[in-house]
Amino acid sequence: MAGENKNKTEMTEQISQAEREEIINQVLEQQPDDEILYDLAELFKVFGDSTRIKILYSMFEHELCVNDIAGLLNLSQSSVSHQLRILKTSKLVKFRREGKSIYYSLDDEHVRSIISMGMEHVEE
Amino acid sequence: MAGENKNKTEMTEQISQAEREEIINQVLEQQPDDEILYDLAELFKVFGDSTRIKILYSMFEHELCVNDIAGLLNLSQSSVSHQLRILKTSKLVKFRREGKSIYYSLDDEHVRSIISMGMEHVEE
DNA sequence: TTTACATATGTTTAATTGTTCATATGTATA
DNA sequence: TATACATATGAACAATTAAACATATGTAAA
Repeated sequence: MAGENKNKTEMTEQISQAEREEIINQVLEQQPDDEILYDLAELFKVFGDSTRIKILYSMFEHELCVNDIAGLLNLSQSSVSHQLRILKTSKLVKFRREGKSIYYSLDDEHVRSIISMGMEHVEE
Repeated sequence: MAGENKNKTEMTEQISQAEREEIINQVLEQQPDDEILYDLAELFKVFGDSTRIKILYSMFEHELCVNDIAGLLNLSQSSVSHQLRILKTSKLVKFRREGKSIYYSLDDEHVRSIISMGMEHVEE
């Protein structure tokens, strides 16, 4: 029982044609629907821009308003606002109004987790 | 001691100008170097394409050769090869040769973690 | 209800990038 | 050492997209 779960990826020994086909079938079964993988790619695409990452990271601990972010990161108000719209649409940030200002913050812990995971990989 | 660590992001109460400035300074201090955030964005950019995500996911449990992937995902050999090069360059996959075939697999657990984190967010 | 401040949005442009097609490289076998 | 098979690579093209600029919307204070 214990030995059966060893990761196939690590096995460099020869494998039969039948076993290969079995693996192919397993992969096909386990593969999520294209639609889900498309959404997943779209999610990562949002993290995949240095301006947006800077904005997201600036909100890692505290909420910030648009002008704060623009000032902190030396970006135009327009650029920040455009990017925040994308982050809003992807549900990566939430916001609240306070007077004339609108304060943005990370939407949930998932966002923090994803960034942290990426950081770990980058910092190797 | 315990109360001081409460997450500022969740505080909707009014905050003084001085406190705001203190927060701005904190954010500036905590912000990683642009170079690091650039690399982080580059990493996510690699995950941010549906073809590459499909390829990565197909290798979630097992190593696969180029033709396997092309067949499984109904992609051209050229397209798969091009994308695998990008995945190789980003250290997201590793590979080994076995005769004429080259078997690719996810490089490490980080890759799996990042995909899983993204999946959790998408499946909400 | 003006005026100023804060943010959002529409449009254009330049740059990036995924795919395709053609071809090259590498490996095993007859 | 030809031939076939597996993978990689180069170049061209089409599509996507971030930034800049101008302008619109929303809010508060005079």
